[in-house]
Amino acid sequence: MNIKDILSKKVSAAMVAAGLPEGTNPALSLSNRPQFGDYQANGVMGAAKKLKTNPRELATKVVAELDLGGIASKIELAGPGFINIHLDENWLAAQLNEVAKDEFIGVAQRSVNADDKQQTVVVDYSAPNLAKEMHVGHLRSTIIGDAVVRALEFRGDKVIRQNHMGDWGTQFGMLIAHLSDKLASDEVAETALADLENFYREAKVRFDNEEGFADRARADVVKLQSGDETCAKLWQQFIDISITHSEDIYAKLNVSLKRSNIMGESAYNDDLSTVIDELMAKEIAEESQGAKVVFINEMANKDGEAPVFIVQKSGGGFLYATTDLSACRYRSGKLAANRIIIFTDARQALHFKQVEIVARKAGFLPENVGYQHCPFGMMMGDDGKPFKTRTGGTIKLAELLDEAIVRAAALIKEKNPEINDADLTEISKKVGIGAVKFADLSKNRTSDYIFNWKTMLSFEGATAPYLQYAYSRIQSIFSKAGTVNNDAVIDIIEPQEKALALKLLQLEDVVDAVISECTPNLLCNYLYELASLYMSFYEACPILKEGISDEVKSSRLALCKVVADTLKQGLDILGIETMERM
RNA sequence: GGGCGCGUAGCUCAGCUGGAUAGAGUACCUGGCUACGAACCAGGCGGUCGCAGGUUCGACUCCUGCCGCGCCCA
Repeated sequence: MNIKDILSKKVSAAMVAAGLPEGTNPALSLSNRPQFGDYQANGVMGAAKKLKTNPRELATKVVAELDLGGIASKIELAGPGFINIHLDENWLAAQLNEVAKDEFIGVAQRSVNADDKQQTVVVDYSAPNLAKEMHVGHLRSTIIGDAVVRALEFRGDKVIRQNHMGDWGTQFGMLIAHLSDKLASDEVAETALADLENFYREAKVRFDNEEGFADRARADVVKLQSGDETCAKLWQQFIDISITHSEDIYAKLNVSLKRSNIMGESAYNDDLSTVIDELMAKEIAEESQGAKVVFINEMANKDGEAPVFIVQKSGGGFLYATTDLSACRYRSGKLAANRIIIFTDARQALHFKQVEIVARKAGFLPENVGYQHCPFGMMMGDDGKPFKTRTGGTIKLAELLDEAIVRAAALIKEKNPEINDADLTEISKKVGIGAVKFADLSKNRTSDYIFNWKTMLSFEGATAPYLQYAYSRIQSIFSKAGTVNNDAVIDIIEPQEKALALKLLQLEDVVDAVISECTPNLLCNYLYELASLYMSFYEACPILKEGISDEVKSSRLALCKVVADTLKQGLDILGIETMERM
């Protein structure tokens, strides 16, 4: 169900009938003012410009050919050539009654057999560095990626999650050397690694100050990479425990990543030399000062100098570049991806651009496989500088989430002093975590953004609790109403009902936008607008009060049901939970 | 030095492929609970869209040049 699609096709047909070339963009959009109808088609003006004809006359012809019988109640020509479409309320109601019966609330499902083909989409997100604990900087990749993943799945695509964790590199030498000593003095790995941040700091201090430790650490890296069993075992212990830390965060955040989605950097080890061999054999890479490099001519500057992309260091070591190239091949080959999406911060934009160019040239990424790096900005403090604690440390994600839950609990207790502990625990978790996620997901900027405890943990205005509250209010009505008539027919009488219906029928359009541009903030905006329209409806259109006829009552209850389903489903895509009472 | 991104209300941010009078939230002010849950609703205040040109019937949106900030590669 996509109103915009339906109208676009109709207007396109009318444009062709009026003599415009096939494929002219009808430029359909939502009207921004009630007097301009519900949707407007602005394409005639652009087309008239190209043909050097009078836009108004052309629009008159298009309107004459435009057949919206049964769909629109009024079509108006305005200004230089705007075509304003007022939708028929009966048509809207009929569509909504269909949607009400659909388990996907009107969102068409892609599948292998459908015209709208299912795609296999590999999504690379979260990817924390296992050497340390997850901090606030990992929030964006994790939750934005997860929201896009769920949106893709809701639309019917096949998604393969890939958690490209940082589980390899020189720092692990220092960590396993330190771990080895801890275990030798009878400490249990779980205890030693209970606080990863501490552990890392201790190891770093030894590395910088302790005689001989740095050499040991470097030696351990070499041993680890050459397959030494003792080192490998220590490394595995470290990795396993660190992963458990991440899993705790994922569970708390309601993020769908599982251990089976982990495909860390180390997983590509065995393939790296092959990647280099192939690049050399295809004469894409060449030797330069002992290293293997690719000169990227596609990105040459005005003087014809191509940037250098190093794929193997002069000492023989591999880099992120090598791993990412290997990942391209694995994902398009073994995983059979039609599309690859990677969520990392914006600082890596150039890197991934170069990876794509090289991977395409090497055939690791066939032309028909999409490769989309989705960047986002860093988290900054109030001073506009990278976000740190007072002592200059990073803020642990776990601590932020706990703080959110504590604040939510205080608020809930204040609003509802009688609440029992079990409910309080559950609700404060959903509200607190939801607030943090929504605050972040609702922002679209690829540039940096200001982190602020107050706004992030706010429970008023355009926040997750507002949406959760709308949902709970509806549930409250249902429980008061008693039995709900499932065959009830929705009628549109009041303007608030029409506004709600129109909004509800835009879900597929919004989900598609989220999927194609990887921008969950569009869904956040949509859900906020939906909830807001519901709140207005709630004030203006009584349901259970005296004097409301059975027909109106059951119609409004049915409307409430679609709103509730849409809110729940939409929030679920964002990984935000709803509740009956709050 | 080269490249990428950003500058919109006091603050935090929307603004879809160029469209009609630039929108929300927050803060501030005014109303609304003998209750379908006030974590709410209705209304008000608040903008030279960084600056200057250009293209266009029409520019926050596209182009050019500055200014400021951030990042990446040297």
